[in-house]
Amino acid sequence: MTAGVSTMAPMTAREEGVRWLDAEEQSVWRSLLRAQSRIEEELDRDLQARSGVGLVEFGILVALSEAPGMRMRMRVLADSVIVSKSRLSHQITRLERAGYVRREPCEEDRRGFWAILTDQGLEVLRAAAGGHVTRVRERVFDRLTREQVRQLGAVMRLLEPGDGAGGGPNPR
Amino acid sequence: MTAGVSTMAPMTAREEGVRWLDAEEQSVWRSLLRAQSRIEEELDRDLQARSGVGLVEFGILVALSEAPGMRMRMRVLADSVIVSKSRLSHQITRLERAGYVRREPCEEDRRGFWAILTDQGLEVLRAAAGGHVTRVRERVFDRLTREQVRQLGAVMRLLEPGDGAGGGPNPR
DNA sequence: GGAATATGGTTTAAAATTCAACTGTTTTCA
DNA sequence: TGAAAACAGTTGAATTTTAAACCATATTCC
Repeated sequence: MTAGVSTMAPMTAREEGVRWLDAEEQSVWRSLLRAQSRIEEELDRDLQARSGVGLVEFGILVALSEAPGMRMRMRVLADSVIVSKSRLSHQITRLERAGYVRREPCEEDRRGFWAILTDQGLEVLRAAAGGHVTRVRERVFDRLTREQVRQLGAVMRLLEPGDGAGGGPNPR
Repeated sequence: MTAGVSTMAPMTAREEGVRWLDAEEQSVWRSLLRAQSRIEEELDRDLQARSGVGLVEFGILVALSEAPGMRMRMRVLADSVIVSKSRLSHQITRLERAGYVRREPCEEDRRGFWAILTDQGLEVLRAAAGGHVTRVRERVFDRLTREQVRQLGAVMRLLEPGDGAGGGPNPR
């Protein structure tokens, strides 16, 4: 989303005890931010043009399509696509309006709702998936060797887990 | 920003000639999206709490601080932090309102404007930078070996360049 | 059992982002 | 020279996202 986030002593900054990034780290960090921002933007735009839904909405449809019964509880879905519950709620409202998803109250826990993929939603997903994966391949995997893909995977798995607060109460 | 973007044949999709992702690619792709989304969110939130500006705004301040005369033309700045010119314009308006940046008309090209870092902007930047880099280190570099940092850099540099349209007219 | 608290989810308003239209300047080129 | 096209940037309305308050049901624990 951005680049050039400061990680080097900006001019005369002189806080004690800060381990500033060295030249290589600096360069890697900026590359990382730029690359991600561009990849996401391009794929989002492509997907939007191809199918009328953005990357996040597409992710929601995919998650639903893979779930048993093609349905998920809102909270689980929110965690799975990594958005706030509020945002998910809005997003589902939009997808519902488009006819791709519908809500159904949950019997077991009457506070809850299911988000359910409709036939039409599945259609859209199927129609868009092929083009999307082709784009992902062009934009990412075709540029890397098999070995680099492996390395990237190893690194990303290390970077994935959130904050150290691995067991505490779950805000969001 | 999202995870679970479909890149595997979603159920019964059967377009001819699409090279779907294999299991490893699939897993790497999802890791990548999740990791990036989390890292960015956490750093943004941290920075916001620490200094009242988000990651993108911080990036703008940094870019300015590194530019000769601590000033940049809007377009160059927009490209450098990777946002649309419209978004940058709004963003600068906000930063201006906050007193961190000011605009000045450009003499050489009278269509243009300079965005200029103010003393106060520089202050904020200095005050926030140390904490931020510490956070970046914790969240990213401290989790990787030196070798992995190198690998990550190599990969990201390959993924950075946008679309193949490397010379054509420049939309945005 | 029942009060306190936590959880699941929505909603409303405010803030940020996008999109398209628009102004004014510069460049191109016939 | 001058008309057409390109460029730099802003603006305002529409859409999306975020933040906080809120409702209802579940769970905890005395």
